[in-house]
Amino acid sequence: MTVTKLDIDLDRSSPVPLYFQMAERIAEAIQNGELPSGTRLDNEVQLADQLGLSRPTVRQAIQYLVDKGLLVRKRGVGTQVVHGQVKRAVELTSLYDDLRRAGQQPETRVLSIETVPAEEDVAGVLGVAPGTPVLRLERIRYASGEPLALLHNWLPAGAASLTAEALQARGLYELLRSTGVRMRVANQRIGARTATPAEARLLEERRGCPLLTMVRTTYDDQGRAVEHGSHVYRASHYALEVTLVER
Amino acid sequence: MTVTKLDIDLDRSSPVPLYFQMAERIAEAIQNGELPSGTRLDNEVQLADQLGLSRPTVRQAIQYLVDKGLLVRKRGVGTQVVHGQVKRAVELTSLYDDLRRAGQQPETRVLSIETVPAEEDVAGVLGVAPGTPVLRLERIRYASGEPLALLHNWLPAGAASLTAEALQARGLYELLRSTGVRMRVANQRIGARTATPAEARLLEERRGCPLLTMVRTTYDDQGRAVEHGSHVYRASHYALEVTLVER
DNA sequence: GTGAATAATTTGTCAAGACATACTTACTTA
DNA sequence: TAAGTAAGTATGTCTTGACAAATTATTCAC
Repeated sequence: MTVTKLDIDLDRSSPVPLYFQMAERIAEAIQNGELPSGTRLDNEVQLADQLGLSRPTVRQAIQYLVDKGLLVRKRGVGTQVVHGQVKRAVELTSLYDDLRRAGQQPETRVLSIETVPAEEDVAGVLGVAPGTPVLRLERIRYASGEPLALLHNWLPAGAASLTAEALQARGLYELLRSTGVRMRVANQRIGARTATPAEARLLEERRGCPLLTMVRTTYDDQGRAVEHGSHVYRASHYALEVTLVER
Repeated sequence: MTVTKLDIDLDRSSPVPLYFQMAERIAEAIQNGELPSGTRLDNEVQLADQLGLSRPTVRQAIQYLVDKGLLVRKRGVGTQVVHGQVKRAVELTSLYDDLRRAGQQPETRVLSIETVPAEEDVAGVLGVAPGTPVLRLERIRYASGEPLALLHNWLPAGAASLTAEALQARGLYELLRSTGVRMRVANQRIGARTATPAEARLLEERRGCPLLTMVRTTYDDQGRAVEHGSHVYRASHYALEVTLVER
């Protein structure tokens, strides 16, 4: 069990909180191998002394990383870099975000974008009366020139000014966020089924091929539904990867 | 936007930390409707005064609940119960845990439990040399008298003394936890495919039916792999539901 | 009446200090 | 030599206090 000295520079004139600067520097060191898995950090009191910070501030930085699964702490022992890799944290992201992060170039073909009267089930989840006008999107997402997913989304009408051009250039969540929508909670349901003939054709798969399905309703920080999506992915080309971290 | 007074009793002789008692009481009030969605809490300074706590202690309680997605805070405004329901938090749980929580009575049929030499891929994820003896489990999980999932798991040999009897009575994670294993991080991959003839027969489905798949490797707080699982679920009977909360 | 500036409110950040608890190591005793 | 106890180590909890930043409400000027 080695203790490694780590060079951490704090910019006190920066608007970035000190605890966050420290946390980021440690995360960076873990990421680039300066702090290998299993390494023990100096104790909190020492770190506070070395960095000229108060101990609670140091604790806040460390707790932030503990919450992310990068560090583990044990009373009487110390703080250690977690063995093993956190690959992919649980986050509220769209497929576009995910693909881009994975280094792929997502492309979008908007099949339709129209205002329609909300059917009973969609109205229920969006919290509007049946028949209320809602915006309905139908898109195909491509990666590496191949269709990857068929995406249906419903949004309250007027909630955001979306155009086919914008949806082709950016992901839906990105667009919503840029209009000030603060997405906060999403209930999602992941399943599987076979493709209908229409779906198979759009996704360039054989009829009855397995699809990974995701139905998700996203709420803003006031609890209002901002989006309901029903997406199907080619199981042959896509899987959901995520890392669960126990606090 | 209403502010509701909440009666919180703190037991200072209890070994349970004060911040945690406060957090639990608030969570209880949210759960039982005393604190409806959208309600605003008294400000931190007031709460600290009312409860005879320091403000950082109150903040710690609130932050704990913010992290769980129950509360939302805004500088200059206050702290509010999140609108909308957190249905199912992201957690490191097993299917057995999930089913039980959902009020179902899971049953398990152990098809095999044996020590085998680790194949290349399993050895890789468990962090042992190929050929090293590992414990291999093959089970069917039933709910409501119907097969729901076919579960394969591999564990380092000797990591836990598992018997078919124990596995029939309790979930794997529960058993691991009871032997002191501290599961911390799990990397999981969710996909879909069609069932092989053998799988279809065991799950009482037709050949080629869609399966929801999950491959998961779980690590303890020292980063050691404690379990690798490859599970397939009848898509007709099961879907994964989870709530994502943005911090 | 409207817009800009100022004040009030509340969370966010940070500091200094003290005691409690869990874990590890060293020492003592049988 | 092994077991038990004490000491040392390090995180966990809690207190008091102060200033900063974002949001909302109020006031003032045009």
